[in-house]
Amino acid sequence: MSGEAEAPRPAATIYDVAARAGVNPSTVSRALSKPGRVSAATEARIRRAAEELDFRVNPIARALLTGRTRTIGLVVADATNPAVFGIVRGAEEVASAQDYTLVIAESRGDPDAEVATTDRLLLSVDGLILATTRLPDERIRSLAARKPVVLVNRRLDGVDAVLPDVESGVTALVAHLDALGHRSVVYLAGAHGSWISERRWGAVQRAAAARSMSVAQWGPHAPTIDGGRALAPRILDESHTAVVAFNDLMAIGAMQAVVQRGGAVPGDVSIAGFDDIFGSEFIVPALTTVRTPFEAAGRNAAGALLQRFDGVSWEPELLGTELIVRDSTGPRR
Amino acid sequence: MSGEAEAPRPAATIYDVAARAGVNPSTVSRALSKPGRVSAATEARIRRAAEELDFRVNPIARALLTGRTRTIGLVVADATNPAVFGIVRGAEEVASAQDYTLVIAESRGDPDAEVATTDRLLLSVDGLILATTRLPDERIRSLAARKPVVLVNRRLDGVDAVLPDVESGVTALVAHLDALGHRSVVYLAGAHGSWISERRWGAVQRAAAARSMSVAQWGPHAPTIDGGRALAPRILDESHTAVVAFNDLMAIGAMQAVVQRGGAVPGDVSIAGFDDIFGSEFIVPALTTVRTPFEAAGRNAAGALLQRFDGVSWEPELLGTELIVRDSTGPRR
DNA sequence: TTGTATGCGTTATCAC
DNA sequence: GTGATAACGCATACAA
Repeated sequence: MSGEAEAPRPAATIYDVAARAGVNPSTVSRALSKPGRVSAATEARIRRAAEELDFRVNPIARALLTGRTRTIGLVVADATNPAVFGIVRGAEEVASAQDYTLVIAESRGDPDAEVATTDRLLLSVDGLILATTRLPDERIRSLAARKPVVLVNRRLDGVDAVLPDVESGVTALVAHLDALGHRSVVYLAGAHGSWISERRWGAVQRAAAARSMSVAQWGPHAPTIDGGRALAPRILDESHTAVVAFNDLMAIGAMQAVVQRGGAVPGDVSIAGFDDIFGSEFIVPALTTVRTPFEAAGRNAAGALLQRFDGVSWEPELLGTELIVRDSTGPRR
Repeated sequence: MSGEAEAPRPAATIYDVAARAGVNPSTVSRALSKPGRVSAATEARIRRAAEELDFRVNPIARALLTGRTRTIGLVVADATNPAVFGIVRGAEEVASAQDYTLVIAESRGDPDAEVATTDRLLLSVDGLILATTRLPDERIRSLAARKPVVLVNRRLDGVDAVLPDVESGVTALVAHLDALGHRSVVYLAGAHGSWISERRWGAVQRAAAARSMSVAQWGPHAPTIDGGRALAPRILDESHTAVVAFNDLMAIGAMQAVVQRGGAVPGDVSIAGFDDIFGSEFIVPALTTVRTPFEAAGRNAAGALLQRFDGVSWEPELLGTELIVRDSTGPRR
């Protein structure tokens, strides 16, 4: 329904409030932002005037002067990836509890877009959370030199980071596969340049080596359902029995396509993923996966930023990952 | 990794650029924002100086003067609801294409939090998208009187809105149920005060009446998986054969709990939902649902706002909904 | 305790 | 085509 062209009357300023309360604008500012620095009587008058005029302080004017926007920028690769929603939610929770606003921007996994986005954001936020970023190191450093930056799923010396302890979950996953009789594992890599995909691959390699299992990495691929689907023919052709995908989306895609081509999961091939996204539990067969505590990651990242703002140093802690065994992995055929 | 306390050197301003290029600050402003209003030679000098100083205009200072932030606020009830993914994505797509930044805030379905959120946002954005809001009418009107507002899934005279055409999808769903032999339908209502839940219920009623089927509404309930689970006992006890849930989350929860208690879906009871969220297709049995084009809704809403900003009037169009028949509905037992 | 003056970085409105 | 200047709304150092 298209409304009529409204005449948005100008918002009240501290000048309006001051005039109505019969005081100086600076007194209004003090009364409203530093309680106690003004006599009780005038404060009451000012509050009443402000109420009557429906006054709210203009965050833009305040920010220009103070240099603080009470805003946190969160840059994610792909907003449709269910995995990032945990991060968003955790960060939002912590931010809004401290009266910070969270600005979410999507880079679509395109590094150029990511540069543009961070550029645009940098001057309007107090700090930045870069989740699963594919920005070059120098670029991250240059951002971090200007404003507090916290990385999620990426490590870079001198920059705060919230990292999952991939090792624990992967070790359990590979042991699980080994126990089922699998002697080799194929790892389906995620996007090119993804730090976290590298880490997962490294952990798979180490865990497999410790058990004398052979491993191979395929990729990189789009970390999506379609990215996973595309791999099914090769999995079947080469008769692999155990596949670990970079994330659940890829695992789901691979599973679907394998079944569509007449393969059985886990009968012919066991498939596992990472993240434990929404749906992993409902799909048939239910997906075996390494759960990453995204919501906690989001909370930690936002918390780290808030501490930085207050000049408090922040001690990173690794987020434990956990193997969730479900039905997509089974004995080697 | 906690970095050292950086000394974030102050960002360059137009004064710095002006000094370096040997011109007046106002000329810098013109050269950078209004191309062509300055001689080619000086513009080149200025651009070079800006480049060398790594200058970016301060959006806050600009906004203070112009009153335009190039920012759109999007308020959603629950960021963990997969249905909102689409809205977020669609809105982000349109906004960033026009160089607008999207600020996403979550109200957690709590009207008080929503009031606080919209309050906080109002002065720092150019316009607001309220998705599935539960704000009181007067409140929405008061927001709309100050800044352009677009509603998604809610109708209010005089305020722009993007609405799904519930009717078409629901009519098809009820016809489908009728054809399967069901003579009565239970509607599982969503949250209290949800405008869209009311609409869906109304459409179910009308479609059922047209086919002389009997209907009942239960609720309101939390529009979540748990909200759906809680209803399974009653569904089984009262031997209902057809259930339509307010959304897929509730439908999935109801389905799970029915099966856990020994019921069969669709053997004993057919269950359908709304939204076609991620996962509906993978769950077993795959969920029959009325798909709502959320991404288009997000795009439309953002588009409407952008048109309003330019003073262009906007013509709403209903978004068609579509019945997706899958395996959770079947012949009446 | 309160008022005065100034500046944050930009753009718009004048002159020139 | 370019420079000077005011103004956006607020917070703060300083004066009273």
